[in-house]
Amino acid sequence: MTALQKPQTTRRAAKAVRRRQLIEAAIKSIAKRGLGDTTLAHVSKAAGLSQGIINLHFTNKENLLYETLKYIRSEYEQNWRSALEKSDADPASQLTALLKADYQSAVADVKKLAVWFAFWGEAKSRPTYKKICQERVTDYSEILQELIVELIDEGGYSDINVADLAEGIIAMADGLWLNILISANGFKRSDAERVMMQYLAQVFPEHRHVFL
Amino acid sequence: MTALQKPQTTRRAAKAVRRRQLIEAAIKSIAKRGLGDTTLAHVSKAAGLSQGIINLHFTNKENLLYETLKYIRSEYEQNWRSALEKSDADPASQLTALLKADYQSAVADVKKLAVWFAFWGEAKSRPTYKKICQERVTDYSEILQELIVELIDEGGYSDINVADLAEGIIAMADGLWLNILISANGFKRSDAERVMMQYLAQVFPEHRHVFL
DNA sequence: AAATAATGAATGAATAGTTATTCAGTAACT
DNA sequence: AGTTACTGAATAACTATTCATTCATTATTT
Repeated sequence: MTALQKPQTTRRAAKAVRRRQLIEAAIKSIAKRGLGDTTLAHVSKAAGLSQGIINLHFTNKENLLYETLKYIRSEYEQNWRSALEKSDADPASQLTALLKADYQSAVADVKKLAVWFAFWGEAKSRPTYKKICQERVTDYSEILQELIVELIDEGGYSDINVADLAEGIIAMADGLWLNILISANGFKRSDAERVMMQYLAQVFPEHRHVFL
Repeated sequence: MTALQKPQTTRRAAKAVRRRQLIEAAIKSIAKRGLGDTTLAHVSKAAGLSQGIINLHFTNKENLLYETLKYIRSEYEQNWRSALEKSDADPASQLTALLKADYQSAVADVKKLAVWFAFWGEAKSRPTYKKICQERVTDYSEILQELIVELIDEGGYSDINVADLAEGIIAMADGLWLNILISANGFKRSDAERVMMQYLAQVFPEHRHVFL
């Protein structure tokens, strides 16, 4: 909307820009040192800024971390929504797009995954974190179930419990993230995608050609 | 200052017993407060012991946490090995036993799950943690693959990539743990088990009756 | 157009609070 | 008496937060 932009000076960057800069520094630090060893000094230094800067923009550390979690959650959602838009409209293609989105570089990058797991590890004791973590999958799950229903209709499949299958798919998707994060034998995003597609092909054999 | 002394049996516990007591207090604290907010004061107090006790038995905090991780890893392995022993010898029953073991109360209890996720969150930045997390699944994965091979043989299944299927199953197993830990709608161990069994029934339809 | 005031962004040294670790001392057991 | 197990106050290091101050930009006045 606004035409006039005056960055460069570093000091006069717009608030939103600075906040994002700090959030990204936080992500880096969490991936590098873990959530427990991430200090405000580390984050502000990584951002090339001064000691007090985080309190200025986020009031306190807790809030920076909270906003960081919200940031990757929002990024995650945007990613799969845009993948759905770009894909063909038939349910099998939509399903493929939705699940492959989880392994695109923007969201399944090791730094981001480290952040997700860090917050999952704290979620039990922090209701605020827990809520965001739950919200990550609400819309995703709903759409996934709709697609499964359409696919069952199209392929005449039987013996499928939609809700359970959706839970299973999402569980596998998350578990594959863990594998990317931790695996000893260089498990990559492309490997995760392949495993997931094989699963879908097994559950929906009539649509095998779309998945593989 | 010197108050009434507690019974001798408390103080003179064998080293191994005291260590386990402290590890269990650590698990409790991690589940309650998260790894980041777990302090030595909290853990020793939860164990009903004094401030310096952890340094006495584990040298330092880092080591206590490391031993805690090794403890739940070992417990995890014992649990599935003993489940295999108790089960029938045919591959489908063995597979069922192996996977259901992941949702038995001893290992899939929310406190233990919180600990796993806490360490997974730190694994990227701590090679020592990472190694233990990897080791959790090495033997498990090997046996799982053997069972899959036997089952394919028995049921005459085709189009199954053994290694990929094993990765997928393990991923789903871990992802269901996350669901137990975090889910908004009270997802329980029994739900996880059901979802997993439905998956197996879909992949190995000839053995459906064993899984469901 | 120049001078001056006001504003908002950022700094970084100082503070207050927390926490891991040490160790001199105490108690129990052999 | 000698040894082992434990205690808990003291210490030293670390870290989140504050705030007086600096500095560039924008607004207002001359």
